[in-house]
Amino acid sequence: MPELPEVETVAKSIEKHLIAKSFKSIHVNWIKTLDNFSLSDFKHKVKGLSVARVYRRAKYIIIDFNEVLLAVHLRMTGKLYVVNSIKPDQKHISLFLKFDNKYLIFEDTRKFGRFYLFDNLDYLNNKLGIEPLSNNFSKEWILENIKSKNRQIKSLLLDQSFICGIGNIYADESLWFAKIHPLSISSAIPNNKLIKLQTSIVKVLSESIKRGGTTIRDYTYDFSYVGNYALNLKVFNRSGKKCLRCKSIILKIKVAQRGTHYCPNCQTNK
DNA sequence: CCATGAACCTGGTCGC
DNA sequence: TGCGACCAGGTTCATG
Repeated sequence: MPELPEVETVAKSIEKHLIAKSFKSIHVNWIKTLDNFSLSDFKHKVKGLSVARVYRRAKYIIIDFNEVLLAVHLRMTGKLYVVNSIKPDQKHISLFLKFDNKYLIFEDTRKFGRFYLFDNLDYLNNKLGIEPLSNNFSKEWILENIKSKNRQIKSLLLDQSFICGIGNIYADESLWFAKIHPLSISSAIPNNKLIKLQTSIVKVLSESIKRGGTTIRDYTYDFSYVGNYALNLKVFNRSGKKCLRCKSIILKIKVAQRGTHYCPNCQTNK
């Protein structure tokens, strides 16, 4: 589910509730949600600490206490939100944290989501690639780094150790804007298309953040708020429909085991 | 270095 | 209505 824009939206929406607060307790229904720490670790290292900042790094939501941090990955179906009271019969609550008289809820139907406890960002920084919305993500960076790989371009865009934050939706959208076939070998893509790809990625991600992310299933981030970038999608989930540029029929194939949507007429250089 | 397939989970949809 | 097959916004690990 969530890619960079959705994670950014979630981080922003919970930040205002959590700043300067401290968690009093944790209640875990699905123990695997705690990836690299235990209930005892939480009690000794996190409980009582004041939240300094909440932000996004790649697809992780970081709750930063200065001396330690909690990193939350939503994976496919995770939802993180604040409520005033718990509904006892609510399904799919993997865990919740209590603070003040409120609760930070982690709801996750497919149970893939994970919480991590780190001393600092070193571990994540070492394994994650460039942030596509940072200044370092330039045309020069794209040309140098994509040319140096021999990978199917869509697969490369999904590789979090290369560029982080792009997922299945925005990979397809970015490639459509840049007119690149998703199976193109990265080293063989012409420079002008790679330059276009750089601007497309930045445009697609930042526009989605403005709109609060994409909603394909019903997905709410902050009480009643619903992202509406889905209304803006050009190829994703549009197989069988006409390309909005050339009227050809959008096709759906598998690339890197992911459903991949593209226009066979205007996305070329396979 | 790179591609593929399985695993981790639950629920929705589609065809018969 | 029921049932099986397949699909889903992500990541990791094993294998060739």
